[in-house]
Amino acid sequence: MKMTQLFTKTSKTVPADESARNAQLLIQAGYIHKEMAGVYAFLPLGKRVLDNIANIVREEMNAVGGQEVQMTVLQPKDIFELTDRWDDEKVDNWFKTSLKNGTELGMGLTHEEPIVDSLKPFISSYKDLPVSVYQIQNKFRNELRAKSGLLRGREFVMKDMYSFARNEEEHLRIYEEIAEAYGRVYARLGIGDITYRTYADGGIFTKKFSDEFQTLSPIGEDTIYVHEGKKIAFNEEIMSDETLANMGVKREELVEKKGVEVGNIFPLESKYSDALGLFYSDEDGNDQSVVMGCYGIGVSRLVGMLAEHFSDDKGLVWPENVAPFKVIISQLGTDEAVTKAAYDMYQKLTEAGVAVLYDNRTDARPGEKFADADLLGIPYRVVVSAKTVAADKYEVKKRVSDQSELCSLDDVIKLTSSKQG
RNA sequence: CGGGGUGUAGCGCAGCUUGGUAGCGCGCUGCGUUCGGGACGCAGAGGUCGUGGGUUCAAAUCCCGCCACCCCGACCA
Repeated sequence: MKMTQLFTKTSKTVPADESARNAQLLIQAGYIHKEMAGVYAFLPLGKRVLDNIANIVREEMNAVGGQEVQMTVLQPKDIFELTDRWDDEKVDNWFKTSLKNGTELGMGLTHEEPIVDSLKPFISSYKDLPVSVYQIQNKFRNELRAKSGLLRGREFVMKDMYSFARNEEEHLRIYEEIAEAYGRVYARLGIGDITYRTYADGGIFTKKFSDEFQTLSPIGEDTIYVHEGKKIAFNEEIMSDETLANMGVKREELVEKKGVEVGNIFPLESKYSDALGLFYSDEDGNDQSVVMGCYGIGVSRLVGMLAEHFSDDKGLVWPENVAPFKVIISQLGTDEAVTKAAYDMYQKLTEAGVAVLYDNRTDARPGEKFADADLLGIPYRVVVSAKTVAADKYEVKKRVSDQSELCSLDDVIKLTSSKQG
C-alpha cells in the first residue's frame, strides 16, 4: 500500500484523554479511533493487526478441529431464562435492548445458550459428537468503568469456542488439546514466554475452576502467583493452602506478579446442555448429557496487550506475525532514479507476497519519515535515497535494531519473505 | 457506584483568580527556499469556549443543573 493512499496520519502529540500506553500509541500512530470510553474503532492499520491476530487464532482453532460460525449479537431472553442467567441480579453487565413491541433482547455478552440452541437440531446421537464450534465476534459488556485502553472495553472482539463431548473423559482430552492450542497462539504472537496458564475461579459460568492465560505485564489488573519451575500460575482469587496442596506446590516457590488475562477456558460440565435440553442417545439408546467446555481469547485485547508490550520510546515495535505491514519503504528525495528504485522494490516485494507500506510522500522530509516508520512499528525499514541508488543497493534496518545494512534487491526479498509464521 | 480531576480550532495547551472584541504551538491551504532523524520565511483558512439555565449593561471567566472524558477504589464474560 502506498502511504499517500492511507487516510490516517500520525500525530506528534499524545492524546490527552488516554493514559494507557497502548491506547496512546495506537491512537498516535493512527491504528484506532476512540469512539467513546471503552469503545474503539479499528482503522486500516489497526484492522490489519486485529485480522492478523484473529487469523493466528483461527488457524490454531481449526487445527484442533474447531468449526467457525458466526452467532448473532441480538439474543432472545427465553434461552437465558432456562439457565437462570437473564436476571440482572445474576449478570449485571449485560447490555439489553427491546423490540418495538416490548420484547426484551440481550446483546451478545457470551454465547453458551445460543450455541447450544443452534446445535440442538443436529446433535442427537453419540455419532454426532464430539464437536467444537467457535466464532470471532464483537462482544458487549456494560462495564462500570472502562480502562487501560483496549485492555478493558465495553465493546471488544473475542474468539469464543464451545466444545461438546460425550463424557467427562472425552471432554478433558479436548480441553487439554485446546489449552495446548492456546499455548501455540501466544507463542506465535511472541508472548509465549511471558504467558502462564493460571488456575482461577470459575465466575458465573461454572461452580468449578477455570484456567486463565495470563500475560505478565505491569499494566495487568490481576494479581497472580507464578511458579517458574512448572510454568503455571495461580490467580490471587483462588489462593489457599488447600489449592496449593492439591496442586503440589509450596507457597514459597511462588512469585507475585501482575497479569493481563488474554484467555480463559472453563469446564462447563452439562450445565447449559442439560438446561436447554441438548442430549444424545448412546449405543444403548439411552439419553445422555453432553459435557461442554468454553474457551475465550480476547482478540482486540491482544492488540492492546501487544502494543503495550512491544513498544519503546519511539513507538510501536510489532512482532512480524502481527505487524500491519512487514516492510516500510522510506523514499528520500524525488529524483527519477530514486523513485524508480523505490517503486521497483515496492512491486517486487508485493509480487513476493510481502506486505509493504510504501512511504511515497513527496512533502515529508527524511526525519519525519524515519520518525513515522518508528512510530508505526513496521519490522523492516528499507531506505531508498540518492545515496543508496548510487551504490545500487537498498538500506535495510530492523525496527528492533539501530544498525542498518546495504542489501541488493534480491537480498531484501529473501530477508523479508522468509520466516512466515 | 464512591472519591478526585478535566472539558477553549483536527491535536496539544494558555486565558478563568480580578467579567469588557478568543490566543499560542502543531497540523491544514497557497507561494518560495530547503531536503539522511519531526526545516524555515511570507500570506491565509479554521472556534456554538462540552451543554442548559441563572446573575450582570456585558460571561470562556461568577453561580446552579446536566453530559462527556481521565485517574484511584469497588466491580469484572
